[in-house]
Amino acid sequence: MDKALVWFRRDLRDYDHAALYHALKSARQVYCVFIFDTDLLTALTDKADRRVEFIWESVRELKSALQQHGGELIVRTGNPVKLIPLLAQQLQVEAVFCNHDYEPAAIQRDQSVQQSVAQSHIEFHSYKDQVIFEKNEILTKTGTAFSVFTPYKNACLRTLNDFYLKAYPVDRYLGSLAAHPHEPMLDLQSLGFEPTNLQSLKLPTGMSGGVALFEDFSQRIQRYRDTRDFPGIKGPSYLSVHLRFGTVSIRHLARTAWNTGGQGAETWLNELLWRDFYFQILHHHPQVAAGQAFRPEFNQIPFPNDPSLFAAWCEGRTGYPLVDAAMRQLNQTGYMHNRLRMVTASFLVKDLLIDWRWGEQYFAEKLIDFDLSANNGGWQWAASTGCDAQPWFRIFNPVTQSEKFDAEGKFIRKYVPELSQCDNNEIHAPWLIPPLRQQSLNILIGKHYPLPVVDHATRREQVLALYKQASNPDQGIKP
DNA sequence: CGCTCCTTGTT
DNA sequence: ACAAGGAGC
Repeated sequence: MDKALVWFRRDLRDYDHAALYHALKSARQVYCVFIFDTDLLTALTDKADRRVEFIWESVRELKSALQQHGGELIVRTGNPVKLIPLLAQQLQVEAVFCNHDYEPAAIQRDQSVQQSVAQSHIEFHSYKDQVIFEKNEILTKTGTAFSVFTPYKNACLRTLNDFYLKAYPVDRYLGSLAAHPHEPMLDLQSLGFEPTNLQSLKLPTGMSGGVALFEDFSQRIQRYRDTRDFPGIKGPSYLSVHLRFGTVSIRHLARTAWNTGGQGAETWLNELLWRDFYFQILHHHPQVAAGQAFRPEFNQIPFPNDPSLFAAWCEGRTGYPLVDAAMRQLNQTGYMHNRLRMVTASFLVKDLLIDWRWGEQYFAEKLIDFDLSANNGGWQWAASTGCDAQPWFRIFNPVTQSEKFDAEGKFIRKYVPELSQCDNNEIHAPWLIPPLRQQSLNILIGKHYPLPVVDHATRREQVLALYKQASNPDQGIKP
């Protein structure tokens, strides 16, 4: 064909890109577009949003990269369901190319665009790009979807080969980018947003940021298994936000892990497969995105949902230092260490007895790497309502987790500086510090730092009763 | 059908 | 030792 349009969404890079590759191979002139979706932007009430800034920076870099190759990234603001068909007509393209998006709202949006362009006899092509395996590529021997991770992972590892991890050689065909008058990049303020503290967070954006972080992580990947669980040390890859916006290629990451081998790289590849797993769960069980528990018997748990306890959790003032440090990290940076996502989620549901959906929503608002499928999967795992979730009677002890994973209080001291003078054996449960010692430390618990908002042992019994009732309602309460 | 196994634990 | 129950073969 003569002309095609590539619609970028959560795939903000110019290499190893399925849709861009197929467009370049199919058409002599390939236009590129990114739309800032005003429906999504207006839904964000806080106009200092790190995600918007991350996207904006990454779009800017992509635009510049495409320009250097003789093309252009057309950037527009509005409703893509209207703008993509309009632009496709104006440019007189024969096809629109994009990559699959698996979220229900995005699926609907893409169907609308496809139907709309079809009326002008414009083709619509979409490709797998953001996952290693999708939809029905990995099924059980009887042809059903997996719902337990380990057998799913084993099936993935049996299937995985060079074909699935091969990069799309986009660079060979970049000569087919269409020349288009260069347009200046619109600024963040014109979108109605203002800069955040993103610059100060040392979180590099765009393709170059993704490459830089991955190069750094490659030096540490062998130690990943042994370091990943400790929020006070640099164990993780910090690539989640780049996977979210496609400023890295999942095939590149998985291929590197696959070729590196060893326990560190294998553990990390497992994490990448967890990400695929939850995309796959969402595909087969879209009701989980509509507030439904994966296990329907847990849909009606009567959580007390105390708003003041929820506020204490959100603001990092529960009186449990590790929980508070984690929530403050989330609020201040938009990131939270994976171990702490489990600790804070367990604490919200099983200590504060608040519906996991409240926590899911809060994380959705705050996490810069927020992804519907993984966030929902993680919350349902922690709340024991999900597929392959932790058993409902398994309840994290926030003090034990603190002693185990932040033994020296390094992470706590960073985000809860009130407690920085405490000894290592005091910092995990400061309400136990004797009054005289509190005075000499100049930290009065209950004044300078909150007393625990709940008693773990008491709440543990309460939540066990709540779940026992839900999991076996016929038994009722013992006489 | 029976068998094995199931991310991250607590008391 | 404890705490269920089911997925997958």
